[in-house]
Amino acid sequence: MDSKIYRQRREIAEEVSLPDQIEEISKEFINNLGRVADFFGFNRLMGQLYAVLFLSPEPLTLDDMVKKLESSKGNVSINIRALERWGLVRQIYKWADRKNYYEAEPDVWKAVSGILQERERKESQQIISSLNQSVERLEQASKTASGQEAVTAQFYMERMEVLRRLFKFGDSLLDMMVQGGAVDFGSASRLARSTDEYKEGISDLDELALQQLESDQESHGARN
Amino acid sequence: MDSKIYRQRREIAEEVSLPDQIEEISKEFINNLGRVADFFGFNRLMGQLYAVLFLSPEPLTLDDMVKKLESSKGNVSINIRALERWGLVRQIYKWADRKNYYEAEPDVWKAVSGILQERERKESQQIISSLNQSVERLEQASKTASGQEAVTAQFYMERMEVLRRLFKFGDSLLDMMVQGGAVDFGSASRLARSTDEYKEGISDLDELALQQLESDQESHGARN
DNA sequence: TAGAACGTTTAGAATTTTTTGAACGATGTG
DNA sequence: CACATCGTTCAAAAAATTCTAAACGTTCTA
Repeated sequence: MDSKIYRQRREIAEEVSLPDQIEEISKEFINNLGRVADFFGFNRLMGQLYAVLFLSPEPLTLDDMVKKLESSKGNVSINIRALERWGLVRQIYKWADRKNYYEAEPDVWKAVSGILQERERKESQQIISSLNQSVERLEQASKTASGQEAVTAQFYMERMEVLRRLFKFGDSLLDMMVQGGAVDFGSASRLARSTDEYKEGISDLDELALQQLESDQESHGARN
Repeated sequence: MDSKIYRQRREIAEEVSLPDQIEEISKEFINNLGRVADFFGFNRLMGQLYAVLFLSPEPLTLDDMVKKLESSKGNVSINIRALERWGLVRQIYKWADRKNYYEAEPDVWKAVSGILQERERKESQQIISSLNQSVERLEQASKTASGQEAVTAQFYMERMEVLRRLFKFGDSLLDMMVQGGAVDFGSASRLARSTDEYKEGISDLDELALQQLESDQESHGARN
């Protein structure tokens, strides 16, 4: 610890050696991806592992990574396999070598859209499906209901419908990202406005954009 | 606890009363938004609070929410103020009433784009700025460097450049969502491909799309 | 066959996040 | 003024997450 502080100070005073400088940049990158991973609901180590592999010209072994990140073997083992399941990292087998080597998926777009498809979309579809059911049930309820209850059911229904639209739009957006396609956010913004405005707010053009999105949605088998 | 199980069972057997049914739907909605909040890096309670307010025709007091969510006053107080800071909830003052009343921002699109602007964009811009610096420093380094080091610096640079492009695209996308605008994901996918492909992968059309995004980006004052 | 090298698993330690509950200050009321 | 109401704060508890280190099973080597 002390030696590190001392070293840093010396570096500033004297001039940093090139390898050290490069090492420092690499560290910063690794930490950045750690934060990103955290931000996206993974954990720091997963991001750091991906970063280490992403910056390595050759595949690395478990122990390489343990050393680099000063973590434990168990921890790295668990997290590297999580990365594998997400398709962010792949295993490399070497001839006559019992060790496992890993390398990062270099196509980061592929990596990201895989996650969008497997995680974000699943989440959004769950919500949408739940909202669909709720709205449907409320619709039923509001028919048999008397006075006060009918009003409540109606109100809930409208509010949930607004959210449902938002999530559907989000889901379509994700789909576009994964499949390729184009999105106009101009119309999107009106999709999820408050109920009152919304009722008269869906103009011809918006209607079109909306329908396009919804049909696309359905064609991928999501519950409507 | 036991009474709850019993009640559920009775509901299935006998038929559920309308108010109970509506109550149940509302609970599900509240829990769903709790999960969503979690997913987006807030916490469960924040989502639940927003949901409770979103489903309430009139503004609610702290104690209303405490009762509804069976949480503590302190906890609700802290989280409701967080929601306020995010612009997701606003305070209502009533004449001759010392209590604070709260209501949810009903325009969910506004709510979401506020978050995108204030949180996701800040995050992405930090990363981009850090990557910019790193790439720049590596560029410098690779000039003075000798053999092996130059190769390493070059490699790091290329890899980081790929990520930098991805984040810039993400940031532009966020900007589009917030400002309104259109995005073509067809070109986006090639922005972040692996270095080799990337070099010859940017065709005329992609180049165009890219430039459009980048100029837009700069015009909003982000560090380039 | 003994032992080394390697990756996985897991109990529990450490850390971080969330929640509680009590104390407190501020404001109003009789 | 004594007392009640209301919201905030904060230390400590509880819960959730992440991490470690040791035990273990496999596979290979001498």
